Amino acid sequence: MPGISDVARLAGVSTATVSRALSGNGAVSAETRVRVTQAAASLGYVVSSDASSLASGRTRNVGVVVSHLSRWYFTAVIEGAQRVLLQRGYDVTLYNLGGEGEERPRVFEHHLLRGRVDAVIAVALKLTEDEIGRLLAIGKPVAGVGGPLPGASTVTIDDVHVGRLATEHLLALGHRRIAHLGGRPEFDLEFHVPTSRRLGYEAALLAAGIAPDPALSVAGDFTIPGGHEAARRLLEPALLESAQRRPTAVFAASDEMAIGAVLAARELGLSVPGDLSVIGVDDHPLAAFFGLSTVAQHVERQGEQVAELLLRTIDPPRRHGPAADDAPTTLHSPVDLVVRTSTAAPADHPTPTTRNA
Amino acid sequence: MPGISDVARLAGVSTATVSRALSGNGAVSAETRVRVTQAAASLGYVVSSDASSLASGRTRNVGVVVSHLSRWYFTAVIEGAQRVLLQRGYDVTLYNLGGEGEERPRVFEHHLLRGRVDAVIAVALKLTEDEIGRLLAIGKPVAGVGGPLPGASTVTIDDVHVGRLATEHLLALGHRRIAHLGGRPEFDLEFHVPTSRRLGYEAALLAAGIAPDPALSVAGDFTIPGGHEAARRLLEPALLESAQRRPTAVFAASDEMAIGAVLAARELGLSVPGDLSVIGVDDHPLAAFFGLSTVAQHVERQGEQVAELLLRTIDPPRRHGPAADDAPTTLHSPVDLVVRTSTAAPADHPTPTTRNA
DNA sequence: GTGAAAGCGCTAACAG
DNA sequence: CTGTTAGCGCTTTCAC
Repeated sequence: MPGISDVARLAGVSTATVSRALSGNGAVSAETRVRVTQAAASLGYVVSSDASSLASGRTRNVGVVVSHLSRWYFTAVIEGAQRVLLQRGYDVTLYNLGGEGEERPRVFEHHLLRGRVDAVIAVALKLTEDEIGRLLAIGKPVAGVGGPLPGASTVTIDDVHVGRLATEHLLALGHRRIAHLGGRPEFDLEFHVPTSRRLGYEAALLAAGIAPDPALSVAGDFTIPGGHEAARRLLEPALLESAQRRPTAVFAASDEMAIGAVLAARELGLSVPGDLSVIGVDDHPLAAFFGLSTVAQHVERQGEQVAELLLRTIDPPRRHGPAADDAPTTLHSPVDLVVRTSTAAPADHPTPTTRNA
Repeated sequence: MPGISDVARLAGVSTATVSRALSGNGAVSAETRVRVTQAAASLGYVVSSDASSLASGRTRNVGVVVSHLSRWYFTAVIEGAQRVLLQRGYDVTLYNLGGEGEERPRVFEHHLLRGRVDAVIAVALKLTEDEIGRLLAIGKPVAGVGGPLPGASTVTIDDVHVGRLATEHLLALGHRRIAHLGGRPEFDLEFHVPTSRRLGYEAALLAAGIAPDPALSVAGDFTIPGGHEAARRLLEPALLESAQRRPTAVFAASDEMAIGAVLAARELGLSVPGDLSVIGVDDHPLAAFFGLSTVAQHVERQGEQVAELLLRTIDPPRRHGPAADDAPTTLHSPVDLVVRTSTAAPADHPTPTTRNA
């Protein structure tokens, strides 16, 4: 492990110049820079991040806090964020608050405060004002993905819009009895995602002159088994009664639930989309395989976006006029309707209509 | 941000004593320890990891290198490893080599060498001798999960055994025409997992006096769509020819492929397990939902195990006699057969037989 | 554009 | 058991 002084000696300059040449901070003549760079390369010199951090106060590392890891959404965000961070020379330190344990306080009161990160990203996690406050107090910017954070910048999608978009697609196909697979109340803790999507669904129905039927709204847990179970709960009683009562379409608040619903429908002898149209949300990796129509969100992109947001404040591009303003921003990430083969006009209503009020 | 000297002043001792009291290194009288601890707590003091690392040479951080993130296996390993690491006060810095880009050399030649980690864990990634050598040369132990690493400790499962176990289960049920869904050659790069499982399958068949039929072995890519496609490729031609030729059971080298196969079978009008038994490997989170019989491996546990392995060398328990030997270990993690509802005796062979040679 | 020198905040001998 | 004293390997004024 050669040190900076080895490089300095070899290049015939001072350590200060080596530091400047290698970091790009401070002016160095072109030829000196070349000499230093070559010396460093020939020695295999890599700056010690600890020494550098200690002296400069900047770690070039950002913390990512998540509540789960083994779910598509979280890893997709992390992949996006990590990609841009790594490419800018930053490391990513991961804190998984998974287990119910005391991880959370430990992470916020110890790990994140020991100065190992320059900033933190919260993924679909509602931080308390206290948690955010403490970080901000020691000069660590905080940003989040997936919902509002008191006093921090975030990137999200408009979940009401998502619900509306999905429902309007079904209405436009001519469906009138449209069911909804949403989230359980306890699931609403994080940012009201389920509620917002349901609100959009109801708004779209209302705008089409249809009164939302509480009997058509059931709760799941956002997983495939959860969607399957919820869909059976919805469809089985309906099948026993009049065909009249049976919904002809389902809007599931996540693709995983939608996939569960498709599977449940098949089991009950209903063809999709012949007897039942199903639409989800996310554009999950499995959506295409199941031919699922969905409201796509671009999760990796969202990860890239938070990272960019954060970098703008901790690592502003060189030669910048007014400092990037520190006011919390909210960035709305786009969503778009992807129509595949799980949605079609209802059997008794072959001609798609445009929406009517 | 109070510093160690603030704590020292408040507790009426020297900074050295504070360091000793808080880190547990070096003897401190019980009452001094209490005073220091209280002083630290009342000030909200947290040691600066950079300063501490610089002075001590230990970072209390381990790097985890993965080739993907958005796959169940990888995140499960990370969750397990992170849990034990965090609980021992370690941070986890994640390096995702995902994209084809130049991430890999950058990570190995720069990020991992800048002294931010005490050790590195490779998850289902084959490191070159050079990559491992460089890390070892600067005193960073390396350990891996999912396959042998030249010169490093690892935890794995016995994949030949896995293949044998699954196949023996099908044989014991009375199946004779047993197909295999394995991996494409290019998939074999990482540790020969697909090949080993197939070898176990063939060994079991041979032991039962059955010659493996190349036509019954098809390749997939370890995903649900991949398994689905492979299963169709296997079953469709067979269905067109004599029922004789059709396999009565399938051993898929991963649960995801097995799920794809179950779905494909249903589409082709075959009932599982009535017409076709299917068994996978992993005990994937969706396995139970699909009633999939499988050879379970305990992935999170494997993550815990590598972490423990590594900690033993970088953070040996206090009062230890001979230092933990540094010779690379290979730890075989157990697997076990989980029988659910996707496997049963073949239709024409109602009585399960015991294996016969 | 470059060098000298003073730390960054802690830990680890070494005395006592 | 505790204090003193050197650094750990860089970055950054401040002069030149």
